[in-house]
Amino acid sequence: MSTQLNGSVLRAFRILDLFAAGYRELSAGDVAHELKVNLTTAHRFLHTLEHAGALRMTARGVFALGYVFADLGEKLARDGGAAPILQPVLDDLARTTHEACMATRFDQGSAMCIARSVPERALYVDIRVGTRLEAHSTAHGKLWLAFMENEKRDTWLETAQLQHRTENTITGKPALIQELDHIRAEGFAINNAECDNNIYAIAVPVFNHHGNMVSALSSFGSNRMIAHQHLAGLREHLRDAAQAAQTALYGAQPDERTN
Amino acid sequence: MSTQLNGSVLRAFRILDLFAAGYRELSAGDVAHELKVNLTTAHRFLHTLEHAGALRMTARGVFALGYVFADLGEKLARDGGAAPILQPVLDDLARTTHEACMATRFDQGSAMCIARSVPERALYVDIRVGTRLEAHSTAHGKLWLAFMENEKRDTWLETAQLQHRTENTITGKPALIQELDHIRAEGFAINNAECDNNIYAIAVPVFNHHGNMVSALSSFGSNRMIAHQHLAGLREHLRDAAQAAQTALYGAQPDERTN
DNA sequence: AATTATATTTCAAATATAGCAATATCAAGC
DNA sequence: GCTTGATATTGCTATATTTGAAATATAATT
Repeated sequence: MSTQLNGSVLRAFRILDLFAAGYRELSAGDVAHELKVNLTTAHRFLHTLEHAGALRMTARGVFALGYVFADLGEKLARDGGAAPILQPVLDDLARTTHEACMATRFDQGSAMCIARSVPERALYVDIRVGTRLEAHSTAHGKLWLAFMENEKRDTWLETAQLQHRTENTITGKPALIQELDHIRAEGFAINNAECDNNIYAIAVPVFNHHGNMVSALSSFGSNRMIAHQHLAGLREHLRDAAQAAQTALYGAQPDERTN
Repeated sequence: MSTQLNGSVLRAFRILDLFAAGYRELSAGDVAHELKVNLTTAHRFLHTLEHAGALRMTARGVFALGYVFADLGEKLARDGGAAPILQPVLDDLARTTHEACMATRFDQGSAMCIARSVPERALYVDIRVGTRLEAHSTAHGKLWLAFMENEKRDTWLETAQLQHRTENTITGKPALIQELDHIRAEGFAINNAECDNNIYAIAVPVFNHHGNMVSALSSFGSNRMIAHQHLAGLREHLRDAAQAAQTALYGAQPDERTN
């Protein structure tokens, strides 16, 4: 069996997830209703979270997100692993391509934006750090699935809900598997309005020196992107950026002979 | 007895607090040592937090902050961040001191007003939310510089232009550094007509429970403020307000009883 | 390849938690 | 100001969950 998880902690985070999902304030009644838990339990969790500093009480029995999350969020932004290292690479990419771009990592079954850069012009698709990109309907998501170990991918596929987003969304598992094989063979993924009718994207993987995928970079934008000429150019710029990212993260190819 | 609190949830947040306190990565061993809990328990909590999305595993048994906090932090900022929480504190302060006051955060190299309150009387210095206060010539600015990590301050100093504003403006870097040391030692900053010939201010820091400065509060106004008697009184009121702000933002000081 | 150091899992005992039912507290309406 | 209804909070105990020592697996180092 795997590591036994603590139910109480999981329950607490399901409450916090309600805030992430849109609630600004919650009462015990709301929590009990949303999470189908006993009212007393909901009450006690809210108070526990307040005691821990995660929530603050705005009125008798009414709770809102606590200010710790501003601290932790900032902490994450400051030393959030690869993000600060990838930032200059993205800035370069945005400057040369004049398209918005971002980097993701795979987290909890979907790709998550860890850094991004936007072009000079005013009109661009605004994606923020922390945004999640669905696995089956986005360039990043498909790319991660394509380069994932087979076993992990199979586990994901078993429980996956391939929700319909647009008429281009791949909603069949065999079709998705075929697409993933294709992506792996080509080395890049395209989102052809599969998640949103006006958004297109092309994404490439970043590998470490052992060949494991550690991040993904993409350019994304509206219709005009998909002109074949432009797309081919983007792909080349992305490849260069991925190479630059690898170097920035891990240094030059290991020809090291130090000790 | 009061509401029964869930120990597991509290314990989980003590782990997250370690990150807020400065750790960038933690293993089960670290947690067991820092929090004086059983190694197995530490292990299970870390994995539970990972499952909840609060942490991510960067290597076998090594955990870092997860990207949920980007979500939650942004959510908090979008709902107004600290400003609505600080507002009542400022309103109180304005009422008791009969002076205008404001709160700032540090953003892009200068202090930015995020909330303010004005006294009853009609004559006051009108500063609006969003106004930027130069770092070297204002009480808020100097306070932020004084409590900044040395490295960050040095970076700022390298490129800083200490523009002359009034005959009191500190325009020399050595002099500014000396002033900042003094401010840090005293715990408050004074603007003695350094930015505008008729404006004086006194500012104090607001800290989180880990001693990081998260905001600043000030009283400001025209000449009459600087009468020594008055200034000393203001300082005390500001100290009280800063304490109230900390409590409003983060709750009462955690008085954990470990076993 | 052997050794050391961690990470992870197992299992029975102990404890902390869930939820019912009772009570306190607040907010409207009379 | 008093009553009423709704919601927040607490007491109590069976029982599901968690705990932690020891065993085992896995990775890192010599």
